[in-house]
Amino acid sequence: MEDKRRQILDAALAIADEDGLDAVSMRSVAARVGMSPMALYPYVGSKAALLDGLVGRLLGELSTGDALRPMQPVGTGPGQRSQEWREGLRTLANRMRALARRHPSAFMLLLSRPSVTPEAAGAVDAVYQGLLEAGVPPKDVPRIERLVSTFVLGFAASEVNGRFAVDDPQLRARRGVDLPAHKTLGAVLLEVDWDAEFEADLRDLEQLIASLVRPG
Amino acid sequence: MEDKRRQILDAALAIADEDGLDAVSMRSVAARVGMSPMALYPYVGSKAALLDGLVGRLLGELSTGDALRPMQPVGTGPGQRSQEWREGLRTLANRMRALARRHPSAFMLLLSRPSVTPEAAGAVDAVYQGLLEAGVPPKDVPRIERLVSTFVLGFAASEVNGRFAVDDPQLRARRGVDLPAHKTLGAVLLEVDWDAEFEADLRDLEQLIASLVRPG
DNA sequence: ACCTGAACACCGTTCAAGT
DNA sequence: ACCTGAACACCGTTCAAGT
Repeated sequence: MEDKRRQILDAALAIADEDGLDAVSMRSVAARVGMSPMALYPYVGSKAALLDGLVGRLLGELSTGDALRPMQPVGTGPGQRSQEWREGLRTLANRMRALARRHPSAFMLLLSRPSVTPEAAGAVDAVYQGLLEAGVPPKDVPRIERLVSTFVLGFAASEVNGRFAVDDPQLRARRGVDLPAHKTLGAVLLEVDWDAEFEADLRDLEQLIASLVRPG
Repeated sequence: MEDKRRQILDAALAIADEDGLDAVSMRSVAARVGMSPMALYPYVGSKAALLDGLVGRLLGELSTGDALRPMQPVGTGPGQRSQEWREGLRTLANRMRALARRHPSAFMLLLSRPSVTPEAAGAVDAVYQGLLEAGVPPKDVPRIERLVSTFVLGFAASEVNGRFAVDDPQLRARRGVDLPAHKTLGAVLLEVDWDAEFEADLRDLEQLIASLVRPG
């Protein structure tokens, strides 16, 4: 049944959270759900398909709770453009980042495996709808969705996987490389507030989107 | 010697290009360079360290040829702000995308492994320098570097790994999900020119950067 | 229909041994 | 100093067999 499949994916996600993605094996997952390794195959197909299933499992976690895009406020007249898309964008982006923090190892799968699950298509459709209502020209809508989703996924992944690791200047000096611009920036490089940075990035991207909106 | 290490990394990259990252094993790499698997260890340390070495190998390929950032043109007076950063950004972004096309499998490592190699620091420093010369406030420079590099890496990775796969509407209809915004957009979703999209994205990001430039 | 267990062809890495 | 080969504890997956 579909219930057992979910149980298997939950076990795989738990192992990834606890011991990393490399620890997810057919054998370790099977042991956690109390089955033989081969008993997983009817439910997940293969190891690769299990990882694809994990992508669906992650995206499913994204949309729990209230809807992705808040409802249109009743007071918005035809003359003034709705600004709800801004809050919708922020909500989705912040949920994505929270998801990465909950499941750092498994989150990388969202960037490495093409996600054409119904869950993914639904999220994309909500963003399309928001951009259309915001007044972005239809021909730019899919591009802007990809631009923003690429940034949000990439930022969240980079943050939890250490790509943004602040490089210790002392350590760098010991290696003997001189980086003039790093020296110029100095202390600015050390004090990073990731929450504030993500907020600032979203503000800039909102401004970018607003600049594309055709008058009307 | 350092020469043999390079030879080992080249072999690993060749295997990744030909048969995917999963095909890169200590055994397969060793066989390609004509050594025993254990003979690799003094040069690369471990399998994980070998993959980190591959990140350095990839970034090294980025900066071959001319410099990352073109020279300052002689005619730029003190009154007018240099616009060279635009070309520098485009050059680096396009090289990154070309790198992803040359090494699709190995490219994912740039997003999953923290790269604190000298090669990476040098590239980042060049971008810092460009943004500073463009007039971006110092406090915003590292943030904008991360914003742009995250997008460029994410776009290139998504493109070569199929995350941007155009979903066939017929196939989606067969699955029985209805996506209103997808229906509204219609044909716009099918005709995608990735070169043009990347260009448009870079233009938008340049505009975003220009909007941050303080007058002077 | 659903599950098991042995087996096959692989892994990364340790260790004792060779030159 | 540099390399080898056997061995250990793992993999994903096939296959024949059980209930």
